[in-house]
Amino acid sequence: MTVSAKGQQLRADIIKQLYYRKTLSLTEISKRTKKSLPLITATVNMLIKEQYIIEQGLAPSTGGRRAQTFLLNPKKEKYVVAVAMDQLTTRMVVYNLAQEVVMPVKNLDLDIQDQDAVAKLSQFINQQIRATGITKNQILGVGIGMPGFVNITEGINYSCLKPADGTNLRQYMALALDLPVHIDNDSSLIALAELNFGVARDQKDVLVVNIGWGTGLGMVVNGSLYRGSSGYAGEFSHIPLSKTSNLCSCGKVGCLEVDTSLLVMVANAEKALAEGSVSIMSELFKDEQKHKADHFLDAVVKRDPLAVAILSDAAFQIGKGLATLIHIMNPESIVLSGRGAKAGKMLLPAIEQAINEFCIPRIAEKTTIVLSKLIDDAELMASASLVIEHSFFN
Amino acid sequence: MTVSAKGQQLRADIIKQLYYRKTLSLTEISKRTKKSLPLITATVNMLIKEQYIIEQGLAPSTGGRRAQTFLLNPKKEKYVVAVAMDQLTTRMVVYNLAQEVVMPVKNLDLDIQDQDAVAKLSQFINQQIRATGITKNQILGVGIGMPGFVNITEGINYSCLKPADGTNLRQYMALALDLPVHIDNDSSLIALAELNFGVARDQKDVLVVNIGWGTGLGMVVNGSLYRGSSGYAGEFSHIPLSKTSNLCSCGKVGCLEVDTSLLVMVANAEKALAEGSVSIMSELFKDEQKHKADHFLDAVVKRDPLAVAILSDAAFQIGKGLATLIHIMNPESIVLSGRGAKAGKMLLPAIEQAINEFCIPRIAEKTTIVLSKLIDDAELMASASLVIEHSFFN
DNA sequence: TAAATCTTTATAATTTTTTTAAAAAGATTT
DNA sequence: AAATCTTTTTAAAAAAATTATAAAGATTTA
Repeated sequence: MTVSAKGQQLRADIIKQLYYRKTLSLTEISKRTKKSLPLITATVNMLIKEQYIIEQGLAPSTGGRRAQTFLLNPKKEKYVVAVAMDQLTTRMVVYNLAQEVVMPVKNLDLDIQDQDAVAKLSQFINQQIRATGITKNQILGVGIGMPGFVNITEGINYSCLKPADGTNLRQYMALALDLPVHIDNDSSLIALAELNFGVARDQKDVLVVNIGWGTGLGMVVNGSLYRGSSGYAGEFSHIPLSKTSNLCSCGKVGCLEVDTSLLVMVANAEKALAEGSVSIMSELFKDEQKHKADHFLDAVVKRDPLAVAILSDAAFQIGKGLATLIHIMNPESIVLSGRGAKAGKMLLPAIEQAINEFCIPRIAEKTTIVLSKLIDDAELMASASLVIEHSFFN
Repeated sequence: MTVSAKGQQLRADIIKQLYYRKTLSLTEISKRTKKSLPLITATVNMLIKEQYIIEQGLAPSTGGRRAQTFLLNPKKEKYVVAVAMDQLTTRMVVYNLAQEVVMPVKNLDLDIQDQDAVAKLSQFINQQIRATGITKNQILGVGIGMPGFVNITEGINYSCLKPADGTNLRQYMALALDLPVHIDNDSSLIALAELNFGVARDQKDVLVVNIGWGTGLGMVVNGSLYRGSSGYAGEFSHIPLSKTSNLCSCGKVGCLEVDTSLLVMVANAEKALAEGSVSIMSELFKDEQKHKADHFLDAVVKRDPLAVAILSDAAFQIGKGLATLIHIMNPESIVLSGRGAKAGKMLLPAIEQAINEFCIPRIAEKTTIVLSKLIDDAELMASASLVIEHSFFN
């Protein structure tokens, strides 16, 4: 069944469109891929024969003949491994083509700075895959999201996760897992998730803020993720904005990060508690099963006054940074996502106040601030789509 | 000679490519327009018959058969009117298709805030066109660059140049001139000029700083100008960065503009002179034929210590702003352009110092700061290309 | 210096794809 | 319930892109 390179491309494009939109009619696929209907019809029929695609039934009436709709076959035994790493915890999921969870989230406590982190990671992934009973040739690939300066084409993370043997990270993992591996920066992935599956869907110019250990940023420009000339665009957390003279982990002073990182918020909370402030956090922090940052976020959700006050201070600083971004990028919307977005509506007032204070009204009024609905799922969903984007399906 | 809409599009695309690149072979046109060689060959032959294109001779050898090259016919009697406005002066040029100056630069002293500015402008343009003897049907259109918030699709400038009758600016001008009119923001045009004709040519991610009465910014992202979701992207001069508490014209405090505008530099110079500083500017300022800003720049070029010191202070602040932009955008290069770029190399040390101080080295080292070679021509060239971009050539 | 080889451009033939037209299916209106 | 209107689906025609071939010119080699 030899198909031309161009035909291969179209097959993959159709599968990608269905992966992102779930169900589509032939006309919709034609519009999205910018290919003619006869060509789409023929290619979809071929994919149905191969069981990649199944018929879903008729679309709701729009006045005329109802369209047949199609979706990816959840029973096609092709799977995607999605991994999302942060500084201390790594999560892993296996999805099918219909984006259904085939193996629920598994956690691994893994310090990303650990010398053996790469070895432990590959071991963990292999072990979990084996436990599912899925064979390697049924797996399209492994997508891994991680903090740090990631070169996605070379497959290198310049900040951490360097294999002991000096090879590049992706090659090492691909060899260890015997699977195609794709890596990307966590904030970039979260932005992709919001763009393809979240509240930023179908928008053209969006900024996605990843509130977490640091404050990451993914920029959607003209409908696609902007990475900059050498892949380092969106280094939001190290712009010079802080009034404090605290030293940042990057070696400079005045970085936004020193006021807005979740770790700083936790540190501020502990300091206040030590100075005698009353808060439910003093109880919560005793449970060492969960990270203090999560306890802090829980306290915020429960409207604990101290936690809310500390969060508001950080949010105001984030808002000040966003004011600069709004002037530069003039986005349609800004999405608050990442672990810190669990604080939800508690974040908004301080951010909006800062934007009103530091933005030219004419510009600010064009941008809406919205909360992510994906939160924890964002990075995993995007890790999976990373694999779909790079697969050929043949 | 009825040609399909698609054929029309291709004809225009070929002319645009030749307008930007001057001379191209059929193969090069084919690659740039992403159309097949047979189609390009046929269309170019048609354009030669219509005298839009002429043969230029053979390209230099690259090892095999030498390619025939083509260029736009300078004798084809089609012309473009280019207008560049700033706060106080308006300049106008007429070009032919080969971008040769057919009518040299004419100046008009025009306060952009003047109630009758629009009427005076249209009168001036009409008068100059009449003086050339070129008929209106030989003119493809008029491109006008101007400061302010410009909505290019609606043809409105929200900041100034509002027609007295309440109609929109472009419609008013088009009616008054009986010609197609296209308007754009001055900083956006300067960025387009650097991208298409200047030092940013063929680069994908570039920031172009327009140093002038204000500090404008045009952003080239993925090889094309980025305007943001509502056209306001690049509002560089009003990001909150200044340590002074001077009130900005926008009504806020702390804007970058209050430290970096040419007007502020002149004011600083005058203040220093009044306080007894010695400088050649005290002599230069007596000549009221030229604006003080130009005298100031002349003094800088002549290495006048006071002028250089004042410029360096402003340049450092610009550099601090650029440090933020580099973190966010990770551009391949930053082009210093606009009237203030006449100060040339005098600007660089302070800007580079600020970038080194406020940027993460890994990111900063990927960006080079370059000086514009177009300076005064930039805006006029881009105003003309605005017309070319919107013409159909039939 | 001339023949042979190698590159690259230019033209022709084939295949692919798109566009246009026609038919079929289904909803809405009279 | 028939007629009209929409929209999808299939078929035929037109356009464009590939591929193959030929021509032109430069470079190498004898």
